[in-house]
Amino acid sequence: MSATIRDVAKAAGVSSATVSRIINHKGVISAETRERVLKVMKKLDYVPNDTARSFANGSTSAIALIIDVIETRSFSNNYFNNSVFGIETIAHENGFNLIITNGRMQKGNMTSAGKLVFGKKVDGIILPSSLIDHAFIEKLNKIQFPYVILGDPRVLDADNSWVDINNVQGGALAVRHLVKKGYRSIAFLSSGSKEIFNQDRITGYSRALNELGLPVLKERICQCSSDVESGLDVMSRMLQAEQPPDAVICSDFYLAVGALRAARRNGVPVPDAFGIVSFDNTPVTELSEPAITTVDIDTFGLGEQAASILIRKIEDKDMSSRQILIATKIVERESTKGNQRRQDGE
Amino acid sequence: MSATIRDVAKAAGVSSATVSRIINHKGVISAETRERVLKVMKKLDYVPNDTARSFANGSTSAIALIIDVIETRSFSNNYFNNSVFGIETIAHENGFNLIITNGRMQKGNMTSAGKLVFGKKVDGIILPSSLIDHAFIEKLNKIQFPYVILGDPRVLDADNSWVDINNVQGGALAVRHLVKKGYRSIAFLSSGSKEIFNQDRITGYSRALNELGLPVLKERICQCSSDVESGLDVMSRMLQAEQPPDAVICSDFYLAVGALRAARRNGVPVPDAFGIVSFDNTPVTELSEPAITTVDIDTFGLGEQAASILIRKIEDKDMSSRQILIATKIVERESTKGNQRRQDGE
DNA sequence: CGAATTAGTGTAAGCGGTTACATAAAAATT
DNA sequence: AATTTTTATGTAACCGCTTACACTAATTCG
Repeated sequence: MSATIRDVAKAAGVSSATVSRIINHKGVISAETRERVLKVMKKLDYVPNDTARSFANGSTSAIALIIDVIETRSFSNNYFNNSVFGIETIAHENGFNLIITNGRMQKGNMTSAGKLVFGKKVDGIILPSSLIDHAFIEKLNKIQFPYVILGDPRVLDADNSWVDINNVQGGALAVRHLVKKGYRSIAFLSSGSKEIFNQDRITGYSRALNELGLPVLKERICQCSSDVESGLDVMSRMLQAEQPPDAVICSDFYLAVGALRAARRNGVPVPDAFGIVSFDNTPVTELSEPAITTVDIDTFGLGEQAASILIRKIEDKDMSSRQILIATKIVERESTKGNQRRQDGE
Repeated sequence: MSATIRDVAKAAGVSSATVSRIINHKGVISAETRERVLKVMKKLDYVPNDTARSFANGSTSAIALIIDVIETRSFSNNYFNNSVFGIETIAHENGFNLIITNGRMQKGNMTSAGKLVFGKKVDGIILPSSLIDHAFIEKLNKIQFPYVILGDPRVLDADNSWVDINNVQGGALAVRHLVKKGYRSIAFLSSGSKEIFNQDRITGYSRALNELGLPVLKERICQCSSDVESGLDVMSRMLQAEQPPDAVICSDFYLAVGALRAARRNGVPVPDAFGIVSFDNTPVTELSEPAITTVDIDTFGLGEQAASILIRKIEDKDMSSRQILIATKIVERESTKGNQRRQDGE
């Protein structure tokens, strides 16, 4: 079918070793020979067979991203989106291919990740912390297989490489932004109590309040579920309390939309009397009225960092493990324009 | 390092051919031998080297999805998301790996797609119509390399396999839904004139109006750009005209949000006096007030179909090409609850 | 100027599977 | 009982590229 390295060698009157050296820029080759061989390669439309290459040198130039999707049909998450692109970008720049596989599915008795690793299809993997399986990780460690964890690695005891969003900093950032804007009594709507990212955000929230000399009140911190209804209900109740908060930080935009509606229904003007900050800078937050200030999470950067560490690890197996926390930043919109009441009142 | 097929063979006292047959369920093997070999495989933690396998039988069990991303950092598109999962699901079910690569980037002088194809890294590719390059397609055809086009293939003359959303049907569906709900004078905000999907939607829109005996008015069809401002401006102008429309179909949710704001600012109640349908059933449409009725596009199914055709083609190179148009459906929400004015007036 | 080094290229053995062909024993057929 | 067929397994070549080792010719060095 298509030309092989030996076809090229024969046509150029050299050995296949020479052609190989030219392809790989290895060894010393005279200028004339190189010229001649390159010309033949072009004429024969020669492209090295990557599989044969991988086979010969035992490395695949591919990494895998294991994704965690349970209900595939309804998945809509731009975390995924952007981290994939971050990973792909770095992989591409370094000549690596990116294989994507759903870690939840399994065919036969091995996980898809296991198949890729032990079947030597990839040189390294990026694994979401939600899919961590201790036995699997141990196997990886045993054969010194390069991997990077995406998200919080606290489920593991050993020292691993991971990349995560700095949710503590994010929580604190949201508080400081609100306080700067004149809000003083800040609630927190969390989308769940189990998730470490929610715990971290609350930690950051509490810490910042402390630092600013503001009280941390248990009744201001609410565990909701991730939907508009939940945010609406909880926020309504809070607003009707004797000492209503004058701002809220929401773990996601569903809660934020709920909180916004609650404020509207209770006749509390946003942002004049009530500030809202949402985590996760999705298009929705930009389109609501008022547009919602968000804590932006750089998932593209998350992917970039993960891929970058992984590839360095692949190229240097003895590299010590790296941990990266990616800082969040505030994207200021209308929902936190400032507490007019306070400013007027003072 | 890890065990090879010969290690297994030796330990089980058979030849590597026998082990291979057992792995691949080929040929006839006695029950005892199979038992014995399987036991040894387990004991030695043997996993066949997939690269070697690919190399030996000349097929990779991998397909590639070429994606079209120009400005990676800000990409946020759940078309992508869901079609990837659709593709991954089918690939996985059939034992294929999925490689993702950005077709816009290129390293050296070959596109990433070209590298995967001619470097024999994958057995087939899924290519978005936006990335079609005639020379490349011709090369694929020449070597009979399996591919499927995602999106409209009209840029090509030859007969190809492709999977697309039925936008003509979608446009018509939106019209019929609105008319059923009592709206009669329906505008169309398009997010661009060049895209075939926009042209198709307008075709479907016009066709349905004709069939229903309603006039197709040029001034009701507007080319906007894909943002809230544009939708707001254009819609405001229309609403202030002498004969304002009583409904609008928008090509995307930015325009829909714009149209909704225009209606609100012009004192036109939605849905009582004005109906809105948006293409693309994203979370935003659910969260606005009123929630927006959408034409739902099954991108997961799109991916499934593309992968499924591709894999069949890989397994049977002589398969004739297939074309699939995926029907859209209406997700009814509040923005089209019915034209009260008309209903009252009649 | 002879020895040591360097430049430039070839030879051939892998890498770990698959599989056509060969073979021997067992079963079926005549 | 002799012949044919089937069953179960082994032998070894091959897939296309890489690379250790070998070798010759040219260059540098003491």
